[in-house]
Amino acid sequence: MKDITLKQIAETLGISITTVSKALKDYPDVSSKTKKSVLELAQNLQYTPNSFAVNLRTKESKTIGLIIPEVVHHFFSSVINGIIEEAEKSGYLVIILQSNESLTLEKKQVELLINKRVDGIIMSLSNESNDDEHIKEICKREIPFVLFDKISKFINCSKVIIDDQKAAFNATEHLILKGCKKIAHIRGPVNPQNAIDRFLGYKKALEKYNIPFDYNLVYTCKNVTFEEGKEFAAAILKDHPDVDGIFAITDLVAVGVLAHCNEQKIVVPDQIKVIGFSNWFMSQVITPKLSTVDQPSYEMGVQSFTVLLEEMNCKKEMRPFIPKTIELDTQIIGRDSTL
Amino acid sequence: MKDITLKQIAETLGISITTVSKALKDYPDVSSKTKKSVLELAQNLQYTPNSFAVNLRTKESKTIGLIIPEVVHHFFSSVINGIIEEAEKSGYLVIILQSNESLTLEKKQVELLINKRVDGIIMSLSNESNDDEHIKEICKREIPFVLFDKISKFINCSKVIIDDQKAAFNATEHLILKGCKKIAHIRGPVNPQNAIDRFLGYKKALEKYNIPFDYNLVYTCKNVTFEEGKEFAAAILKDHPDVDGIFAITDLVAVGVLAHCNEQKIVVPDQIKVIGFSNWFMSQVITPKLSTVDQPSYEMGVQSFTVLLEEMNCKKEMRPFIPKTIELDTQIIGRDSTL
DNA sequence: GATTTAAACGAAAACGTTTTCGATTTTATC
DNA sequence: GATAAAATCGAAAACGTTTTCGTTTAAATC
Repeated sequence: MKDITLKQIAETLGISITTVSKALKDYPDVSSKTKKSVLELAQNLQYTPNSFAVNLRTKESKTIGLIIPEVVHHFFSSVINGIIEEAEKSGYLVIILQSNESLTLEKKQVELLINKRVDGIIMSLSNESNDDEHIKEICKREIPFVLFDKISKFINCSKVIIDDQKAAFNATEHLILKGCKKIAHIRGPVNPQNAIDRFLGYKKALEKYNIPFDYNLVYTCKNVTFEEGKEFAAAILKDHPDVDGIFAITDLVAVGVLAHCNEQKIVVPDQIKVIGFSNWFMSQVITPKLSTVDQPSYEMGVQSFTVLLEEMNCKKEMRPFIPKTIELDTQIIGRDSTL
Repeated sequence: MKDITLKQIAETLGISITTVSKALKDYPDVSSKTKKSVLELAQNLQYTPNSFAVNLRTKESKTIGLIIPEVVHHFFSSVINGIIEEAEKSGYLVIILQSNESLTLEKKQVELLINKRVDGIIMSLSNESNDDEHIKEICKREIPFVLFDKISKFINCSKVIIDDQKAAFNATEHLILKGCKKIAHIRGPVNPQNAIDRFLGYKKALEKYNIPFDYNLVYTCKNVTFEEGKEFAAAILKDHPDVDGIFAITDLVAVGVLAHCNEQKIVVPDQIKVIGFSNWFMSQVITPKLSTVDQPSYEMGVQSFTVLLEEMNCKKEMRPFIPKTIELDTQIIGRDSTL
């Protein structure tokens, strides 16, 4: 049960390897007669080119790498979905690695992909990362590279993002328009750009509506978990009983807030209104249904690969490539938690 | 900015490529002196072997393929997590493809992976698949192969599963012990083995407790969605108002049931008790908290790769490999919905 | 029929590594 | 110092493909 090679086809047909190769790739300098016989035999023997040899010869593997903080997140698995499906359309396969929000691990994964010689890398930064050595290495080696969602402004590469500041502004404004006078914000970790931007959006909305900004109303997550949502909800309600609105960095955290309110028989949205971020599936299943900001995760994956493909094609044809930033639209989804 | 090769190291050091290669792989027939100088230079130049060439020469790529119905599922993304992390420990990378529950697509993905010459394949069958041509092809080519969760009994390969029948039996028994007298079952599609087994487990539990089995109380999902859960809940309550327990094939469906009950002001667990399957994160967040069967998804991923690795190592050393089936334990998680 | 042009094919190098096996050098033994 | 043994090295083939460029054959032109 050995693999069929060009050599075997050539020998049985009494022609050279070269001609067989050319026939299969439809070169113009092969007669239609030999083309036909080669094609037929290849079909019968179920010939498929040895991809290892093709890779070595062409110096590309039609494989890209994807590094994300964690697979087990509705947002990221949706992005993965988009990337995989879009990549497949162009014949690319996707290797997935996780950083587990650790800079050390992220560095290791980047190294792995570089050594694997993938044709391109798509990445969402861990909470700890900025423009570190390993990122510089990708750029130095001129490996096509796209960042999405969790990016760093200091890296000069293509990016696929949403306008987190605007989206957070809208979310906060939504609370205000629904009548909230004192709004707390459960923000994400200090380093990631999107946590910063969402915080800024929150602040700006308050400003616009002349609501005084109070730093004591800002609570900072470490791990952005359900449990943190519950804890911070408890803290907020204890420290500031008159808070009537909460904007949480993420639906998961917001769901934690709702869970705490449920337990404490605090009625949402009557006593306090809650809005999350991302529009996870969960948010429309929970009671009360959670208002949120819809983030086009699948589309983000599709766009990320599309831009990466552009860059890969440019590199291949030695054309220059100018990094581009794609900004996708978000949308406020008003549900029961802010009614 | 060209890549460093063995040749360049050999030339600058005035020795042969052979010796450089051997030095880097710590062969015994290289003097420690030359070993040191080679190692040093390689370090300085940041030499990394060209994986394309290594693949071609060694006929392996240290890459495995994974085909699952859909990435965007808590269960599957957890399995992915386990596989990726376990694989990485042994230096393997993972290419992920989706079948979207389509047999046609699944066939295409298998073909893709075979042509890519991955070292092994892990797979969870789509709802439409059995022991079809494409699966036979994997076996014929003697590609190391592991099935998990959604398997077919007719395929002779390693498998990582849970005892679905027993788990479903336990779930149904749990309802009975909590006082349910008339239990409906929302089952999965007809073809997949695990849907069949869970149905059988449900039936057996009824039998044991002398509850008459009524086929009218069995509702069959097509897509196993939240919406189907809602629809079937409505149907059950309409057709059989005296049903006091529902065992759903999956937490997602069970959550749909709960949603319908919430809307109709039907009190769970007082009027009707509900149990799901899988122990998704969501189930402990919803109100009322959902009772369910804990399925060790991460562990399933770990075990799947471990078995695959064994088979890959056997093949490499020309040792025979006997497929094994690993059965992981499940556990009933009693929560508010069956209190 | 000689010459030019076009069509069809193939030799060979290249991609970078691994490994076998023979050659050379060094060390040990008497 | 001759011989044997051990240590060290390198030539070369192999993995299977792609592509350049030269060669051969067939057709076209005068």
